Amino acid sequence: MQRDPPTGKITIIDIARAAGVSIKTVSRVINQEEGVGDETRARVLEIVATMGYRPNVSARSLSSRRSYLIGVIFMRVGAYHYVGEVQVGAMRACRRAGYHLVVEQVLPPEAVGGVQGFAEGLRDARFDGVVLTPPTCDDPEVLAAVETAGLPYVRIAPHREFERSPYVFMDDRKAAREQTLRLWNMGHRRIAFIDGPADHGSAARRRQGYIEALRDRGVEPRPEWIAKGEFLSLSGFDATERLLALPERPTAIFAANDEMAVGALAAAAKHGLSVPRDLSVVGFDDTPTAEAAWPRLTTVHQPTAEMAEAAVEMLIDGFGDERFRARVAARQLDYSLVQRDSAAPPLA
Amino acid sequence: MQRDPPTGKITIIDIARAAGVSIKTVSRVINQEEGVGDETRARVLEIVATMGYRPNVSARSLSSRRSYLIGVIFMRVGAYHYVGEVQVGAMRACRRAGYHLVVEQVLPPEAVGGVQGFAEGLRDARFDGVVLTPPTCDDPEVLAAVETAGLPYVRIAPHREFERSPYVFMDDRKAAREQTLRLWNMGHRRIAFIDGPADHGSAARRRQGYIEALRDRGVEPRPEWIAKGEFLSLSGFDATERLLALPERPTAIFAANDEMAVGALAAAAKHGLSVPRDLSVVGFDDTPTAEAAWPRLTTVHQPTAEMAEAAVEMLIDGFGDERFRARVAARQLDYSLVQRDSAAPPLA
DNA sequence: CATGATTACGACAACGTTGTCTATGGGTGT
DNA sequence: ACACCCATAGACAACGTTGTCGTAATCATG
Repeated sequence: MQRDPPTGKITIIDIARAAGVSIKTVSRVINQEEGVGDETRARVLEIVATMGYRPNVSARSLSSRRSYLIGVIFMRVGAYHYVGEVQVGAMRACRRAGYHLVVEQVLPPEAVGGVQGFAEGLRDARFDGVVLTPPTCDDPEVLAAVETAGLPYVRIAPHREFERSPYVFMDDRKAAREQTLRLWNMGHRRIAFIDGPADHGSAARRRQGYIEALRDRGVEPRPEWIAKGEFLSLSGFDATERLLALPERPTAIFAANDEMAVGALAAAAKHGLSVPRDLSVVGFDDTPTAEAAWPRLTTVHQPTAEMAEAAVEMLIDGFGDERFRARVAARQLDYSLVQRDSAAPPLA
Repeated sequence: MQRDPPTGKITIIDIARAAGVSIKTVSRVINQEEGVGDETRARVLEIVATMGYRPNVSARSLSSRRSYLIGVIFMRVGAYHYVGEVQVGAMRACRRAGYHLVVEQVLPPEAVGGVQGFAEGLRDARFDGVVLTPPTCDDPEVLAAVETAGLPYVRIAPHREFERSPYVFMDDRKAAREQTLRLWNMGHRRIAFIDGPADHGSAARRRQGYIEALRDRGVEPRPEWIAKGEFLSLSGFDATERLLALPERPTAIFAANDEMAVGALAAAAKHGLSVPRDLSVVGFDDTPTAEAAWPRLTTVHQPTAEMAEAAVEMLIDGFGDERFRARVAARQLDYSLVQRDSAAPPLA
């Protein structure tokens, strides 16, 4: 077909001509395949650099069946700081390896066409692989859709079926344990915990860590010190009200996430308690809220971006591998305790 | 080349065979071109549906030079709620039109390879168009890179050069004016404003609206009632301390964004002032922080997702158009006032 | 020095669409 | 009955890469 006049775009053919080799040889150099002499390789590379050649992704993927696209799947994209963090990390890894990042959303169950529309999107986007974030990483329908599409995937912080695919995670339990001990070591003996939603795996693990820490110190945590919460600030507020109404009032409150910790701060203010003088409050996650709160929250930093980065790395590394899914690998990342202004030793 | 045994994937050829037409006709149906009889079209469509055929994006884009990818460009992806909101809206529009969304980041000036790496990414991602978010939408280097790449683009809330491209925006000035009047109508007469960074266009427009509102009511705003801020909660805290130290203490504080409003809440608490009884505080943006704060912030909802959605729509609609950039269109979206718990009439 | 193995490279088809051009058939006007 | 036109549809090349396979040149081996 006679198409446009020369577009000006340089193709592999131009490079081949300039280097005096065949296009296949250029292709080999570009793709770092072997079977090219050192001298030839150097010459081609130089010409590629000076002419500023960049391979055409579409042609490439049509021929090789690789799209150089990685999908990140979220359930709710809006309003969560988490989404941005994940993308930062994922993009870092993508850029390093010459991939691009496509954001895909599974509409939540209540929306029309939820997983259905998602599955279609999966099919025509032709990802080389996808990263599943919570809670999509534990959704049976989503997993089924991804597996049906035959896509390699890595999950971030899954709660179940750890044998099902590679994943990355951090040790919530251990972090919560340390967070609790930090309060203990400041001198707190009446430490309460604000729990997360029942079905939320990381909430359960954090509670577990809290309980373990107290038991480690020879204290059996009292049931009334564990207040039910929903990961929302209002629920943190309510839980704190209940805790402060106890006959033996806690001197420190450990909320399972930062948002509830902010609610706890508000409740403390309402009761005329100054934080951290009269009451210590600590959170978990290290979201921007923790930094914006007043006083700034002492919390646990969850390496969200790094987890996403690791996930994408695992994915890309796995591409060479046949039977990717079979090789169930897991990579653990380190949390860190963040010391700010909302926790201090109790008044003597 | 002899490649894999039949992959099972259905191609346009299968559809053509099943429908008893040529592949070109199927192509025409898929792309909604004319020149196909109603009956033929219906038959093809049905077969496409029953066989679940989806065109191969790579082949398509190789041949047609359209990638069906839209890029959203951010400067900082992490930590900002804004990013997620933009993506929600952009994704909605993309999905409707069969496009996918690729996230791209211009590394901030301090990072190595900032715009450089971005420009390269632009070139090989082959977007059909991009959406620029603030502050990238006013960065001369970014604009140059996009224009050099010959990409159509739409800007979200630009501050300058409105003639340079299509854009979407909301009327910050008017919204701030209404927000101020809301306080006025509650009975407040000493209304202070916490300003944003000097170079931030929307901050300037919001300040303008505040000033206008007061003048409308015959009050010349006093310079000491406009406190410098940096859009961060700490700066809101500091600004509020200065405002509360004034001989004639304001009864209401309007912060140019929610984060600073949260800082203001903290300062109020420190001074033993109960919000909204002793002091009203209102914000701007309606970020999740506003809902999480205590008391929940009365603020102005910025339709971030909708703006992004509109931007993508404009982009896609413009594709048919030659001379896209020449047709500088602008689309305005409506804000809305959000009534929560942080503002009330002043004590008599 | 003949033989087989290895290395470096090229020719050519294939990936699955869309663009251009051409062919066919039925209706219309005269 | 004739030319003409429009609506419909197909043939075929082209998009820019990579996969497969072949081949010439080089090397080690007995």
